[in-house]
Amino acid sequence: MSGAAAGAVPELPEVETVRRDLDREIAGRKIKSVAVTGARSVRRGSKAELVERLTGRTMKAAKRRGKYLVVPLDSGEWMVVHLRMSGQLLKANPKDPKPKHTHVVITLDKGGELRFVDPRTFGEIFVVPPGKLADEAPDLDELGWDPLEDPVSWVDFARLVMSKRTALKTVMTDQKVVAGLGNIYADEILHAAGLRFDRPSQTLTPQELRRLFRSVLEVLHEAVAARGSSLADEQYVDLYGRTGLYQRQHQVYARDGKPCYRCRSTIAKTKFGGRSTYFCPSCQV
DNA sequence: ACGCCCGCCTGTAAGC
DNA sequence: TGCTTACAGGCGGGCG
Repeated sequence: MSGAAAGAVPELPEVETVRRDLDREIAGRKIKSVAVTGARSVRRGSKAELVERLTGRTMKAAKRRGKYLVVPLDSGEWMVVHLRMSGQLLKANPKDPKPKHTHVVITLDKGGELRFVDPRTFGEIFVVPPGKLADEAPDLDELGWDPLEDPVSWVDFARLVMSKRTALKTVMTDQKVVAGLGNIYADEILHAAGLRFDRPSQTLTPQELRRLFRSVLEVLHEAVAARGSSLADEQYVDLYGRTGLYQRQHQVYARDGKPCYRCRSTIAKTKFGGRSTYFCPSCQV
């Protein structure tokens, strides 16, 4: 049964929500100073180097690629943030008490600061020249289709899915195929499409591929509109510390033992690839 | 080259 | 009650 506090991890809708907040707050703002206190949040290059390359720079409009936040700087370089499992990017007043696990603080020149808070320290911040992405950030460089940013036809998407020889959920969470999906939205999208997590990708019919494509866009657009999902632990919050609302619309995630809204069968929970997977055994085939 | 699994982390909660 | 164990999961690295 469900009930245990599940970890709500930032996926595309959550990162997009933070991006929109961030864009409003920092576009055109100048970085006055940077303090790096956490041991692991800055891993690509030295902490001193990060501080030097950020200090005095003006930030441009915030972008997003998959689950990566990208803030172009007036130096031409990019500041990149990945929240991974438990990272939070928060806008705060320097006077406010700093939460535990605050690893990086970026002070802005006309008041306010950005805080990178991350209990489990999987997240990271780095600066990269866009020309050196392939060498210094291949993970970011090799991202696949971003469903909100890249106009792609369902036929192109179908070709991509059919090129992989593995289970559908593995394909959907492969960042080189679809950028931005994680455990929660993969399960929600597969339920919306009426497809099981373990369907071999190459067995999908054109009709199923088209339905899957539509489900990706539909679920993600609705989740962004609801400002993402926050679960019991409220690990995910936006730039202002507010929770999202999309968890109220979850059809399968953390709903094991409860009736499927579509067919009233009992939602099942299983382990797949070492991760929890929720699905309806009746209406997903 | 591709598919698959482990380890990294901390907070929370279930189990003994 | 207090300790131990399991679980949460993105992604790089290593293996077959």
